[in-house]
Amino acid sequence: MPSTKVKVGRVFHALGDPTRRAIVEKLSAGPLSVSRLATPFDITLTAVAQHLQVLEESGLVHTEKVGRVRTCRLETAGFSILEQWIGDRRSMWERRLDRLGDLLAESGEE
Amino acid sequence: MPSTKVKVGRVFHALGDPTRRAIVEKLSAGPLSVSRLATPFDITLTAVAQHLQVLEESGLVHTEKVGRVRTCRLETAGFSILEQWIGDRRSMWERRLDRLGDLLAESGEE
DNA sequence: GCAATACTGAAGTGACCACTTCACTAATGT
DNA sequence: ACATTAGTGAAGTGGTCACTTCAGTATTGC
Repeated sequence: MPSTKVKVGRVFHALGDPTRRAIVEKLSAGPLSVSRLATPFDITLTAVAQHLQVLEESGLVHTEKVGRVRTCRLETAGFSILEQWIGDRRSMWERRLDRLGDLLAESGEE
Repeated sequence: MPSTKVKVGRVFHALGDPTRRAIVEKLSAGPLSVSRLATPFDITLTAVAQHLQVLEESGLVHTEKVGRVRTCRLETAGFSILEQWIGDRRSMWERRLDRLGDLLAESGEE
């Protein structure tokens, strides 16, 4: 499945920005509207909206507009992709260390 | 400890680039010299060296120069910071859902 | 010693990114 | 109906980023 591979880059890129991480942090306490989300930051509402778009495209945040207010909540998809990627690297890394350990044990038992 | 917080951004930023992820992927199979690492990519050795510097500063890669050849291997530090950050968000998220579940159960039990 | 190898440093370039301003639409409160 | 609130769209700007070229320095093989 190439769909996961395409997205990892987006997730990493999204979380590379401190403001976007702060947004995620705030949202992990519960859903919020765009303007409520924007108040603590000293940047424009527009800027926050742009960040939210990036977060949404990377599957970290889901937003839904009802009436004139858009409510934002965290989404698991982006995080899953992230954890999967890290898990894959980790298992590859550990498998390698295992083989290395085998080799060392082998060379020592003669 | 603010030191971890300062670094998370660097790690995310480092892994936001596809070439750097490919480098990490190659290194997860075992240590490599800079030039051996560079051959599969159609970018300059210089560019690869720059990527390696970013990866090293983010604690994902450790390099050591012996003679004229610099050997690169993966480092756990960057990955740990990453996993810790995700774990923190996850636990905060799950704690919230638990509280939400409690509230729903409470309102339903009258 | 000399040539090839394996990088390193500095400076430049074009693309992308975060952020802004301004103008606009749509829903809501009174 | 009218003002306020909540967000959207487009266009511009400054800074950062990936990448290049070119010139230079150690190290190694012959």
